[in-house]
Amino acid sequence: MSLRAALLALLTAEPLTGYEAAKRFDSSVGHVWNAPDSQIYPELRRMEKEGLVDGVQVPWGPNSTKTRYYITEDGERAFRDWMDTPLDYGPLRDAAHMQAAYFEWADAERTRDHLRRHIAFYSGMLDRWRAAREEILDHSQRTIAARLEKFPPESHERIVAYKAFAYEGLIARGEAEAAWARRGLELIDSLETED
Amino acid sequence: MSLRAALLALLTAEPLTGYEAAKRFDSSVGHVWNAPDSQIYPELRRMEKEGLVDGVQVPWGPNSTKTRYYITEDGERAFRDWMDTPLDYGPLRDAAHMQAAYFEWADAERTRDHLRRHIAFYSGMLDRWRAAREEILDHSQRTIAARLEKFPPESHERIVAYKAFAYEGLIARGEAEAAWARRGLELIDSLETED
DNA sequence: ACAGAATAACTATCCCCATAGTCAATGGAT
DNA sequence: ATCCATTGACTATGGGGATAGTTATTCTGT
Repeated sequence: MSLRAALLALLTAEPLTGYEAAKRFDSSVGHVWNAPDSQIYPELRRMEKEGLVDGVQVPWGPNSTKTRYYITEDGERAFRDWMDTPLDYGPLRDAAHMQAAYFEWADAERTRDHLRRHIAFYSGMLDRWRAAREEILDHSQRTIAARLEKFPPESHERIVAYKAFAYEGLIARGEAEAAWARRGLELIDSLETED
Repeated sequence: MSLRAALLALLTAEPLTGYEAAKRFDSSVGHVWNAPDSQIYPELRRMEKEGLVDGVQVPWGPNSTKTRYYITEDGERAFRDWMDTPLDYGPLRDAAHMQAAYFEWADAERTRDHLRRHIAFYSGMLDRWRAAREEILDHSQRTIAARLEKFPPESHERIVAYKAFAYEGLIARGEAEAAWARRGLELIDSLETED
């Protein structure tokens, strides 16, 4: 149901076509919940069938159309319901930490590579998350701009603050991951320099 | 393939039946890669078919048997291969941070509940991870004890250190999550005390 | 002697998601 | 005029995992 929630979240800011929604997943919600377009198109259809969104056909080319989806009142209610519902925290699944737990089975230089990749991955993500946070704070991000236009000025502070807050969580976690991997590189040096 | 790696990792310490493997998932590898028994039994079968493990029938009751799985040389090779292979870091999927990003849509008291649950969840996990780390360090955990018996004393330091290191990563992340949620509670207080 | 908990080994089903395509229209460059 | 990148909208297939069963055996306490 999280994909659905992500789509509803996007549609509370502005109506979107499937393609546009898929693009937003690369820039906004996608930072916390990613999904390929092959998942998005059928999900929007299902949501339309259930009355959460309205699909409006708009012309596209001379003999073709595309569908633009508008959130309905039922859709907003469903989103609010999801927002009010506590998440259930499923079991962890973390291949990187699993692999690290058995580093004695791997070649030392490979383990260093793994950790360097870990650092590189989170460094890259940190750049994106920090940039995204900035774009939220200065309202330059597309979705947030549309959202702020739709809602009264007195709500703007909260809207922006919560999104920045979410990114801050990602950033804190990413920093923790990178720091951990850096400590790992030191650990490997101390354990694997046989002499 | 990570489930398979987790099973191979367990079996490098000692032979196990499907049931025993499932139990181990609750205490050892399960902290980084959880799986229900309904996934474990068929996976062990598949691994047997591929020659990664040997399934030995042992009597169970008067007219029944159970299968105990022993890792084969091919299995160890497969595990080493996995250990040498860099992971690919898929897209993020984090419902808690997604929900936090849209807190303005929820009731303020509910958002506090969500964050309190977040803290409670990670507090509980932190307890388990810290305890598990201690049991690794003092060799009291079942799987680590079996593993240390199987491998020469000069390797013990590394075996223990890497597992402790993995848990330290989980702990650091858990602490970051709890701290983030605590900051969130403060943020809500500052935003939602309208006056 | 018996109950109930724990041990043991499965199966079935559905959903989510990943991967990898197909087919069509548009806009800009050469 | 046509080529190509981009926009746009899909479909097909398979695997992994969640949930929820079923059936049988052994052990422990009373």
